[in-house]
Amino acid sequence: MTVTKIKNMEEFATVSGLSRPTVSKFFNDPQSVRPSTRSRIEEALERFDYRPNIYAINQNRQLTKTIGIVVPYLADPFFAEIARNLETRCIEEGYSPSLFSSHGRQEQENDILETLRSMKPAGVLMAPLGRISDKGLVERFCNDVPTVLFDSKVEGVGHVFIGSDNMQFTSMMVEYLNRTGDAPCFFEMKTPANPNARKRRQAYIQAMERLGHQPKFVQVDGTGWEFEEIGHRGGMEAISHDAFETSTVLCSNDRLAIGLLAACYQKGVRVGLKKDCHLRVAGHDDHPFSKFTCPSLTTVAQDYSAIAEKSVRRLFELIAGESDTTPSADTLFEGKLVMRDSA
Amino acid sequence: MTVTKIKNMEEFATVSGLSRPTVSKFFNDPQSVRPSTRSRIEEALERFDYRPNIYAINQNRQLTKTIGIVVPYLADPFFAEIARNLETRCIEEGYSPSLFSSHGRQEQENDILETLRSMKPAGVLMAPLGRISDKGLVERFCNDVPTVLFDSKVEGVGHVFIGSDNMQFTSMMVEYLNRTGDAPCFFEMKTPANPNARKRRQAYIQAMERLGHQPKFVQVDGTGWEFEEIGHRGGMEAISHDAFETSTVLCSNDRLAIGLLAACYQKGVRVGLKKDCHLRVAGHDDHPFSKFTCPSLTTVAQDYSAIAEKSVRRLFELIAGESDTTPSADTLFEGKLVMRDSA
DNA sequence: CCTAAAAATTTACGCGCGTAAAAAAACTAT
DNA sequence: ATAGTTTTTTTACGCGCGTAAATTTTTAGG
Repeated sequence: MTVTKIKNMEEFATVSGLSRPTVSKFFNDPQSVRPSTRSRIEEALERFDYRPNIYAINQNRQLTKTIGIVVPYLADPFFAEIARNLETRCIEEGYSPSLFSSHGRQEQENDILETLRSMKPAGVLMAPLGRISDKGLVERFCNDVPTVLFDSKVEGVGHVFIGSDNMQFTSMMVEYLNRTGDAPCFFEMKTPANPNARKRRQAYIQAMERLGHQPKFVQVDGTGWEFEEIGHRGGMEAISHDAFETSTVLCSNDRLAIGLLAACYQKGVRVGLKKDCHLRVAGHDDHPFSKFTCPSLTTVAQDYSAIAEKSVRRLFELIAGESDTTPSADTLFEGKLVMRDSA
Repeated sequence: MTVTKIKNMEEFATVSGLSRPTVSKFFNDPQSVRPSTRSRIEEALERFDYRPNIYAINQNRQLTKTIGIVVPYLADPFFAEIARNLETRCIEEGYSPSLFSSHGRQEQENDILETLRSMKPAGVLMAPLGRISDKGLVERFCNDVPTVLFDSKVEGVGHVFIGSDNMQFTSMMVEYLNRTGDAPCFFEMKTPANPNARKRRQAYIQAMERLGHQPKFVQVDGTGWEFEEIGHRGGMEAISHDAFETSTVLCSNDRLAIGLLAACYQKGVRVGLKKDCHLRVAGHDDHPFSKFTCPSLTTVAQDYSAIAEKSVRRLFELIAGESDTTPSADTLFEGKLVMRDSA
């Protein structure tokens, strides 16, 4: 390390014995300069740790190297996990991810979109709040900025959507549960925040009718994203009032199931497949913690990795072929049955 | 909304009937212009939704309005929760938070610090990886950028640290457990990532000796941040080998405890205070999911909110009195005993 | 060694805004 | 109305870099 401090690209070009435009070219694409030139710059880069001023760079670009990542609720490990996947893949592609969480609030989501606009990102990967999203605003955003929506589909909004095939998820689980025991009743929030929840409800009804059973629901009040709390409260009440009409419960998602399992434990309701158990419980998503519930939770696994990979890939396609604003078919991934001890 | 699209401050100044320097002044501090002028700008702002180009602004500022937030592992809801707190408070103060996760990897943490340098943030709130942090690099960063370290203390690094009083946490819990039953053995990772873990170990030893008991350990192999997995595996082995020498186990943190409780359940070891239970289990942190374990987890609660508030407050003090690089005493918050069903 | 192609240099302009200095205009209080 | 103060305008420069065009240098190929 030398004492000389490099202030700008001009100075750095001087100490590396090159001209500024050449150095500029190098930073935009190291492959665009001759190998000998490249190594001279890289040597200088080690002697003086210069980095171009990102603000000056972005000011003179129409297309930033930033990718916005927006999730509805980061305290949910599911989104934290998928955000990590997305981040990693963006970095691999040479972009700088910028992570935002709406924290379950529309106002926050709107602010994030406005902030993102002023960041002029190359593209955005967004899991919208869903039901409580400002549809018009999200729609306009998708039209102005290359955006891939994932996880929750806001009907009629956006050009590219990557998510899970909720019909398949729920059908598979209902059939599995029906084959191995009682047909399930459905445990869910009355007014779910997430649109996936409504698809799962529909899929449950269809699957039950297909199997010749009457769909049965236990619906819990509550708003927001603290699903464990809601599932727990709802579970306690349901058990007290003996509201589960069958010995099998399918939860709309794993976080509700985690709450329900806690309630069962506290109420002394034995859950699982063993002889002395009164209830089977299953979920959706394969939440990171589902492996550690008591009993461990049988669920349908979302393919985090595939969703992340596909989302990033589609985004870069969107960015590349800029004129391609024609809505493409949604990409839906199938889930895998994860059989554990709870059902 | 008018059809006219404002491209820059010059145009916006024109449509609001003012000069560019005045408008510029307004955006830096709305209070610095005459009320009549202010309202003219605000009116124009509604007719044309212009926003100054952040890149051009930051290029000409030595001091950005950005606050960097760095956490070691965002998939841990504890950090997600505290990040949310920090974000909110920064926004309230008129700053733009920018969130980063090291994902448990030193390389990533180093990259983040380098990225942050080039962002010229007003300040940084950072929970370092701890043991595996690049001490020298973090130290240098803290010297160059106003930085408040929180959660994990890297010895000798940084000027301001906000965290929890691990001695108090563990002492309190050991005394409680000893008072209400057997003295606990300590369940932990052999080589913990987090420096808090080592403080807790020391505190455990001291507390046990003070009470006239022999400290006893169950140490689990494993690296990384997947504590539930590690706790589960370690728990399974410990139970198989009958390694718990007492009927009470104090876990170094709640996530390990979650894994251990799952292991106990699977092995048929009854946990809790009831007559038929063989084991008591307690943790540290009051992790967001600890309320929903089976049985619910007795633990020591970190004061998320206080840590977040104090961290942000100290950071702004650092930013204000810029010359104040003298290390100040650490701020440590006490924990509260949260008595649930597991111990 | 010569020629054509590729790469680097020189020169120059622009991006959108911060900001300083001097002049003009708008207020405030007497 | 006048002087004094505050605010706004005018003018102008600079930030660090992208980028285009014309020129020179280097490289590859025969």
